[in-house]
Amino acid sequence: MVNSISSLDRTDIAILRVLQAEGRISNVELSDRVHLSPPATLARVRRLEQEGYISGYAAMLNREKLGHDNLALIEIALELHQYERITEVLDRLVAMPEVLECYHVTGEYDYMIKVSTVNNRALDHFIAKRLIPLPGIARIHTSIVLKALKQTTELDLPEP
Amino acid sequence: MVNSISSLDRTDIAILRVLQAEGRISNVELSDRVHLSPPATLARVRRLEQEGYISGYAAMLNREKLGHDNLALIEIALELHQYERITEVLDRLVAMPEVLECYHVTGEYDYMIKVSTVNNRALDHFIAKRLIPLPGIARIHTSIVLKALKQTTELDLPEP
DNA sequence: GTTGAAATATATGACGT
DNA sequence: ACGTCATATATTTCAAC
Repeated sequence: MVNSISSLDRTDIAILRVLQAEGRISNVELSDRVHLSPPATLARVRRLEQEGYISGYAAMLNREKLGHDNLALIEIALELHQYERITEVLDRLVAMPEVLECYHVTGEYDYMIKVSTVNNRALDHFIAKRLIPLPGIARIHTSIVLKALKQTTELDLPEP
Repeated sequence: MVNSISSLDRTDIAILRVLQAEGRISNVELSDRVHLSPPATLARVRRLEQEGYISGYAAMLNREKLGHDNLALIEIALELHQYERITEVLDRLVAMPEVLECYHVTGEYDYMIKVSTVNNRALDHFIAKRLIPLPGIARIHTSIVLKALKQTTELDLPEP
């Protein structure tokens, strides 16, 4: 099974669209928005959660107000290409709370991580004391984010 | 004011930590977790929302199950450096629903965007028909995400 | 900040369509 | 699969401490 979107109807997609934007909306208001009764709406939400279409709910916080003044995108090239060492390095990398995202990517580098820290000093510490010491890091390239123009988790859901 | 984290106490931080991970937790359970009464907890949550520490709540969806098989990180270098043209291009860019994130970054390129599409064909269409036609795009470099190893919005909140 | 009580809104289950 | 209704919970507000 490549995906399971075909098993969702228009109402399911409508529910997901609302919940992506307003994760804490009440069931009564949600049911109103998707033109369904509250019990029917709640049953669908529970089904979407159960079947894994909704993986969870999160409060989106204001990074700057919470002291995170620094965001960086770091490309990483790995040296050793023995599978076991790589998975160990990746396990340690994704366990770091400063690392918000980690992707295996095509191109000159192997991985791209997004790192959020309180300031440049903390980023320097992260790179020098936590990232570089990992075994098998061949090369890194850091891009500092000067400004975030858009940050959303809302997917553009296709019509069923 | 650089940031306002100093006006938050341990309980506020505890509330934010819980809500980052469980955005739809009930006020009663949240109050239990942070060892506070429900009314006091709710008053703090409302204050954190009001003052912008919490910017909103979102359901996190499963990209693959919803037919989004393709994720790409695209670096963009701009040609013209007249402020007005640039802001127009950026406005159009961030308005595109396929663009989940857009950052002004340091380095060889000027901007980095994260793009989620249903498949490679849709990504090709996005690049060829929507991105490249924007005025002033000098050069782009696309990295395809082969695997997402970590994707979270949970910030590592400092102790007050 | 807590506790307790009351009004309101919400979530959930039973039943009928 | 949905709507209506009834019930159980939760939320919200207000008091008094």
